[in-house]
Amino acid sequence: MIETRLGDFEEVILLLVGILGEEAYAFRIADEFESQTKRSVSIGAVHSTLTRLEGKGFLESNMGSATSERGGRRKRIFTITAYGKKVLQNAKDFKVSLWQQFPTLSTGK
Amino acid sequence: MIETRLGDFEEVILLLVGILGEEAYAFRIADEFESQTKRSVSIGAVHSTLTRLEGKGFLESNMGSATSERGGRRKRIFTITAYGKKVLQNAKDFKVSLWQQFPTLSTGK
DNA sequence: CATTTCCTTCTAAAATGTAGAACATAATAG
DNA sequence: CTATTATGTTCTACATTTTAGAAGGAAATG
Repeated sequence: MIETRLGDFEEVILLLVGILGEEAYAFRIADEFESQTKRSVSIGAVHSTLTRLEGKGFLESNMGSATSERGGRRKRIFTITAYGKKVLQNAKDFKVSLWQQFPTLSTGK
Repeated sequence: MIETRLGDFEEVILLLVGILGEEAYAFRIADEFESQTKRSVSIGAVHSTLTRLEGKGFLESNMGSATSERGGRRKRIFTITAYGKKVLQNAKDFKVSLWQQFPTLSTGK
């Protein structure tokens, strides 16, 4: 059974890491968040969340290849762990179950 | 456009109010939360969340009928506002959209 | 090697989430 | 009528998440 709590923003970030794959590093994630949400986030918000998710075992990370094409600091690339996926799946199942019980919302978009 | 933030726990409580209808008062909601989640909550957690949700305009409340059948204090019954429903719908649409973009999760349960 | 660009780490504060004690009210036994 | 019991709410306090932005690190290039 899964115990660990997953905040709302945390869930979205976790999902974005899954969606972005190789491109899952803080700056890119923040961009993606803004484009999908139409809401702005600070880079700090994304970073602290990523760090927390890694601490909980939902994510892993490693620094991008030493030979970057472009200048600038190396990227830290994040990947979802199997555990992270499980947590995401659980959260999804729970939400879906609640929505089904709420008539007005049950109609799929 | 909807601006206000909706936390994770807040969303679940809001949903439970919708699901419980006439029965949506703190004690009952806490019970329902526990039975659906298998996780325990304190009554205080539920109350402060309900109050916050009401402050944001997602919920309304009024004291239950003066003539209660059983002893005890009167219940405060909560109802979702149209605005609350809209927020819920938005949150749902966003989540569904993210899930669809994450292959591994897209398979409905 | 100074500058630009790209990205992370650190610091701090506001909002949410959580628990439990204290308090209020109604029914009813005696 | 008042002590007791059952049912709920309010209040107090603190932990965790969420959020912003400043500070700093590293690679490319003129």
